[in-house]
Amino acid sequence: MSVQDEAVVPRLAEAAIADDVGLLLAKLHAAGSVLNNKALAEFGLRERSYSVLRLACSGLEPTQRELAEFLSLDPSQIVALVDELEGRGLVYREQGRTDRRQKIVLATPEGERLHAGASAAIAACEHEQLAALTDAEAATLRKLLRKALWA
Amino acid sequence: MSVQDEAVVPRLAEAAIADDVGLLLAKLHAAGSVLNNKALAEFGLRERSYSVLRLACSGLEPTQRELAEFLSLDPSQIVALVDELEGRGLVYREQGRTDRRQKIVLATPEGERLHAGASAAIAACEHEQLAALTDAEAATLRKLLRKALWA
DNA sequence: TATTGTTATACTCTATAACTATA
DNA sequence: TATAGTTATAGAGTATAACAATA
Repeated sequence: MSVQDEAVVPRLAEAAIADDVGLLLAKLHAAGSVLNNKALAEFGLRERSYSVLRLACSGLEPTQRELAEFLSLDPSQIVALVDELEGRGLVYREQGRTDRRQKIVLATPEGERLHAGASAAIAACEHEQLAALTDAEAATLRKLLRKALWA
Repeated sequence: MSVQDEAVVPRLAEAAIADDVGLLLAKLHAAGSVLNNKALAEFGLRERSYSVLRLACSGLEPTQRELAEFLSLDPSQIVALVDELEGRGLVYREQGRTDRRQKIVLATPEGERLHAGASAAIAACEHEQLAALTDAEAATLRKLLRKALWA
C-alpha cells in the first residue's frame, strides 16, 4: 500500500488556501515526517537525531554551531541531540581544530553502520512520498526547493 | 531587506542530506512559518488560526472535521482554534445542514475584513520567500507540491 | 456500532535567556 | 566584547484516549 492509493483530493482543495505555498509545505512536510519517524523507529532514531547522525557521517566535520544553523535548530537543541547519540556510542565530540570552543561531531563506526541502514530506509520513504511524481519532476522539485533556500 | 540578501549557501549544503526532500521541506517550511507568524502578529493571528479563518472565508462551508483533515490537525486542535476565533467574533459555528453532529465554521463580516488584510500580508511573505524563483518556477513548485499531495 | 465534536492529558518541539570557557 | 557550547525553563505544537450527542 503506497501513499497515493489513499490520496483523495479533498473538497477543500478548491479553496484559495490550497495554493498557499505555506500550507502545501506544511502538509507535505507533516506527511513526510510521519513516514520518516515511523521508518526510523526501528533504528531508535527520529528525524532530528537522524539528521545529526547523517551530517556526522558526511565527512564535512560539522561543528555544533554549523549543525544548528543548517538544521534550523537552536544550538541548545543540538546539545541534547548530540548527547543522546553520544550516549548510544553513535557519535563523539572532538575539539575544534583552530578554535578550542568549537566541538566537531563525528560518527563512530557503529554510527556509520546505523546510518547506512537508516538512510536506505529514508530514501525509500522519500520515494514513496513522491510516488505521484515522475523522476524528472522529483528532481525539479528538489532543485526548486534548493534554489528557494539558497538562491 | 529581502530574504535572499542574507541567503548564503552554507558549507554543509554539500552534504548528501541537502538533497533529502524531508530536510528541504522542513527548512523552507520553518523559514516560511517565521515570516508568516511575524506578519500575522499585527492581526492577532498565527498560521493555524489564519488557516481556519481563511477556510471559513472560502465559501465552502467547511465542517470542523474537514478543517482537521485538510489542515493535517487533530479535530481537538480545531476546537481550540475555532473557540479562539469565535471568542473574538471572527467566526461562528452553524449546525450541519444534513447531519446535526457537524458544525460548519463560517466567518463574520469582521472575520472577512481581518482575513482580507491578513491574506494580503501572507501573499507578500510568500513572494518574499520565493524571491529567488522566477514566477514560472514558483508556479511549477506549487504544481509539484499539489501533485505530490493529491496525485 | 460508528462518527462529530469536545475535554483532558502527556509528550515533543520551539524559543528565550543566562551562564562558562574561550576568542 | 563577542562567540561556542551548555543549562534551564516556559510556551507552542502534537498525539492519544475517553466521553456525549447523533447517525
